[in-house]
This record gives sequence, C-alpha cells and structure tokens, in this order.
Amino acid sequence: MRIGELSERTGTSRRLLRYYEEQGLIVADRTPNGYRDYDEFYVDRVLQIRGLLEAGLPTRLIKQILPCLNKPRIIHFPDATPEMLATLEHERDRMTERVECLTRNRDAIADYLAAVRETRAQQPA
DNA sequence: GTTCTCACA
DNA sequence: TGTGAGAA
Repeated sequence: MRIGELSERTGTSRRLLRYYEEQGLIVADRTPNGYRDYDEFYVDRVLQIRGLLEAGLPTRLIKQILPCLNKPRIIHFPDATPEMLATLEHERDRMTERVECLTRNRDAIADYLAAVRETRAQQPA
C-alpha cells in the first residue's frame, strides 16, 4: 500500500510517516515511480510506534527495542547491553511517575465532578 | 497523489 | 517530536 492508505489506516499523517522513516523506525520499499510501498504489517507496527511514543519513549530507544518486540516470540535479549537495560529501567520508572500523575489528576477531576453533581442535586435549577 | 528540502515551534 | 510551504 502507498503512504496515503497507511496514513488513513493508522490515523497518522503522511508527514509523520515520512518522519518515522527518517528516524529509522520504519522502512519502505519503492515503486518504480519512487512512491513508498508498505507491507500490510506496517499498520500494526506504526500503531505500536505511536503507542511507545505516547508512553514517552524517544524514537532513538524505540528504534532499538522494536526488533525485540517482533513476531518471533524468541527472546531477543542477547543484544541487550547493560546500558540498554539501565535505560529501560529508567524509562520504566518515568512511566510509573506519569501513571501516578495521571491517576492524581483523574481523581481530582472525578472529585470535582462529584462535588458539582452534589451541589446541583441540592439546588436544582 | 507523491517525492524532497528548508525552516520553525 | 512534529508541522507547513514550495517545487518537482
């Protein structure tokens, strides 16, 4: 499929797909006219990249761990250097912090909503 | 419709 | 990290 279809099916702008390629996150074949040509599995791959980015991982790291997450469920840790492990542990902790931050804000909003409803229940318009 | 590059937030 | 513009 060409970039337009991949864009629609992943909800990712064409511009962004080219950017991911530039960052080495994805690779595309080329048709004779120079257009990018993507295999079916890139739909899932792009969605996974989006997920990791949303989790706060930098593209550099995603590029490294993406091969480890591929289909062959064969463990891929032979190439896991100590630096890599340390980086992942750090990212894990950052994610935990973000989760806690989100939880706090969600709860705060939930409390606010509950208070508003309580007030309206006592003083109907 | 797609390619690329340069500039910018 | 992600976008817009302009030219091919």
